[in-house]
Amino acid sequence: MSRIECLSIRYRMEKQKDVSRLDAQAWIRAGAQVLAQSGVNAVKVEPIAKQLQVTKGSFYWHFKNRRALLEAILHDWVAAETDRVIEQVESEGGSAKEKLLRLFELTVQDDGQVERAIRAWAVSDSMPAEVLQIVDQRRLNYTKDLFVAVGFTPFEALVRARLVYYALVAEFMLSKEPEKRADRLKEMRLQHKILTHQD
Amino acid sequence: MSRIECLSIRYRMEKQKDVSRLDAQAWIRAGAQVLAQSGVNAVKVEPIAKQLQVTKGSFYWHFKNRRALLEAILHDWVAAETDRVIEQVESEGGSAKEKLLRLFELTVQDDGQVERAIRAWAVSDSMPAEVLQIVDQRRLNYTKDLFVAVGFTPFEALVRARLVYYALVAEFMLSKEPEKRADRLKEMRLQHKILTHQD
DNA sequence: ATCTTTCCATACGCTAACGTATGGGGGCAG
DNA sequence: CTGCCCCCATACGTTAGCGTATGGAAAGAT
Repeated sequence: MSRIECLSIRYRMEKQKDVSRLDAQAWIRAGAQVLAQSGVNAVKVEPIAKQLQVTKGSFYWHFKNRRALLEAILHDWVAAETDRVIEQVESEGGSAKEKLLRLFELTVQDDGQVERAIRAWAVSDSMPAEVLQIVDQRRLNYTKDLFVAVGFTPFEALVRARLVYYALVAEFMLSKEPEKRADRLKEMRLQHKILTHQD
Repeated sequence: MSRIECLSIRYRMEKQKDVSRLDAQAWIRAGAQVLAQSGVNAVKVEPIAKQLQVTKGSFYWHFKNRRALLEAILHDWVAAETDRVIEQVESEGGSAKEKLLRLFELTVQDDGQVERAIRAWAVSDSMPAEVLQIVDQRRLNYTKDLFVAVGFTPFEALVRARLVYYALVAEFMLSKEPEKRADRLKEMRLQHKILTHQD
């Protein structure tokens, strides 16, 4: 009996960086993955524990409760995703027009799985809703500022920023055939001369 | 004892049309209301039963299970909401341009509570997702046809239809200050001369 | 080498919700 | 009046998931 128990070695054939113990970040990554694939109400402690080859004893050491994990996932996403694109656009410099084109390119890179899940989550929870509100505001403002720098009036710039951002969000939500997403958005921008002064 | 039991009369001081018994439609209405206010994962049998002043014994007589109620709610919404606007636009006749203007007016009437909840639901459930796909396709096609009737080429019409529909969907999803929604959308349409032939 | 801290396993209690089984009341036909 | 059928109440059984309590192993500290 005791000899058998001595054989109870923990096997971890997963692609973990550390074979032994987990940190909070591992839970956040796993949770974000589940969130992206199955929505927020599928982010549950025990199923994720099983996936990570541990028990929830681990979870409740790293986190106060389930909601704390969700908040951590959300804040991680905000920190990683909101400013990432903006910084990447700004880092390479160039004219405002070039920056806008780079912005359009980068925004369609992400398939938007996580963002779509978070938006769905925000429909029935004020916590992510408030966060998303800020994120949207920040992105819209940045886009508007670029349009202003191109030479549009603040009002024209605001309307144009809304146009491109709304189209992007709707593409993420409807999201049939994401391969053609970039094409559809580009068609729209060209057709309506989004980067050209009218009159 | 038996005398006390004789006093077990059911009081219903709710605003029900019929004081006595419920039909499936009552459950669907109540479920849709919960769906609109709290999302799909709040649509649960026993809480709704309590709200309707009955027990779930009633529910499981009218419906096979919870999913059947959700499907009924969804199909009710599709039947009532998808074609309602289209029929209302068509019924009054007029030129294609007038129809488009009426369409823009009517679409911002609804506050979109139910639609937003259904879109959130569709993110993590293929059943409503497939229904929404059809609804979106139908709406987009109708809008495109109107733009064609106005005189745009099929391609131009498609792009314009996407523009206005994407903007509407995004407004519903972001949905801060829905009072100004109509204004923002109108600004966009005017600014980009959505009803005017360019060049 | 012991001691302490860190991290996790196990076991438990608890609740909300699903779905079922069964009985009963109340109207309606005959 | 009697039986029947429609609609609902009640009572169970069951499951999944949350959160807690406690012991214990492994690694680092002194």
